[in-house]
Amino acid sequence: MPKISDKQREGRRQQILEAALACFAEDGFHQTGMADIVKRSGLSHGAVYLYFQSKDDLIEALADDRHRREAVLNSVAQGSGDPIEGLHALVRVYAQWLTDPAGEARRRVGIHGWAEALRNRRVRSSVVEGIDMPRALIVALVERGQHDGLIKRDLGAEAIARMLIAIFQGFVLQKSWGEDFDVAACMAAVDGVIDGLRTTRPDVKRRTRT
Amino acid sequence: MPKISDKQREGRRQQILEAALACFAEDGFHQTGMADIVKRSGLSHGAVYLYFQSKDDLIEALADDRHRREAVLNSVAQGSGDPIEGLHALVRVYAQWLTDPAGEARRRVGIHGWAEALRNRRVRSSVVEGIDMPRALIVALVERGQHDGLIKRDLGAEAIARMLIAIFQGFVLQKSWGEDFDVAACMAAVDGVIDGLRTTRPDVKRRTRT
DNA sequence: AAATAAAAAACGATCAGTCAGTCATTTTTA
DNA sequence: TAAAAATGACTGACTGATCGTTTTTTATTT
Repeated sequence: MPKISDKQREGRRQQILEAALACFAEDGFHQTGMADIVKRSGLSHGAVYLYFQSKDDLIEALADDRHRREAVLNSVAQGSGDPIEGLHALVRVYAQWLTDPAGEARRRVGIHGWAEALRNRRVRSSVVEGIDMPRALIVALVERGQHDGLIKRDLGAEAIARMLIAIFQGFVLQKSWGEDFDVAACMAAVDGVIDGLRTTRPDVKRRTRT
Repeated sequence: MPKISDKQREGRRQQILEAALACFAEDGFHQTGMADIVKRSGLSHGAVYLYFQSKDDLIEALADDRHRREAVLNSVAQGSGDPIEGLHALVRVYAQWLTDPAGEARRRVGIHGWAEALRNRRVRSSVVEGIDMPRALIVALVERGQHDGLIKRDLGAEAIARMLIAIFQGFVLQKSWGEDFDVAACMAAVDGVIDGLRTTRPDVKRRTRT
């Protein structure tokens, strides 16, 4: 006989998570106090601990970003046909995610999570698994392209995948620090690199970024 | 009339810095206590505060890595001639730095520094300036290559530089988390990308990594 | 003895987390 | 249906521990 509905309960949970996200994005995990989260959520200490066992629980809950993974999946679902085009579609998704102002807090928390992953095994698992999915996706695309003779065979698909992921990670860092990071230009460079993976043909249509 | 020589003083300083580096690499800046550093250094609380005014002082002193910047400078000093070859030389330097087991602590502290840069202005300045130097270097190389007709002109030199730096940053992350990160293969992929920047010619000697 | 380096002790502040108690709502009883 | 009892949701003052830093004391060298 619950006193509030499941929907209300989930709402409270999100209320706390949003407060924690904002705090963590501002000051990092360990410089954010529970008092900060409590104040921002508008609830009390005790109430927060009804929904999350500990501060580490909150950290783990926020270290992972399910939304982004789903977006990646959708992007490949629609991107059928040419593997190279699939890679471009992926770039497009990440470019959008990188540009979205509403996602800045998530990006910042993500960076803090990368550091936290060095010392927290559960956070590390979450982070590594988070990049495993797009990695497998890229590997599959590249291997298919190589099999079909569309992509050069002299580079490992795994290495290419890790490199593309590294690019996005580095871009997140640079964008989060820098005042003058030109997302469009950098994404165009990535598109250029992807086109460079093509087996050399007489006339290759070169993509241009919108 | 000092009781210990300047050499001894500098030795003590390094002793503390090394202890702090090891601690920060293990647990991050804010999860490391001064007591940890004191214990590891073999000194006392008071002694440490004779050499550093505060914990933040230690963080700032370690957030930057002068050694690496010097290595980058040297690499380009020796790499004259072909700009593309200069980029490959840069890749070689970073590959070595990424592989060196003795540098693992520095890499880990570097990652913590990337997160800290989000909320600490001085650390951010240090980090951003740290990448500004290699960035300017790559930009200069690429622009020279483009001017000489060796490198394609359809991509911005700035964007290419940021992309290459992003690759290295991402590799540092992935290597520090992962158990199965193939440095050689990934560096080969970077070499492949760099070769892809070349203006298309009939026969291009393709590099192979040692 | 004078000076300085280092060690030891102690400082107030802040931390994550707890728990006895209040309030509001629901269920039971009459 | 109305009062009583029960329970869930929530509060906030409080705890012991730990934080970075300062002050005091001891040891060592000139």
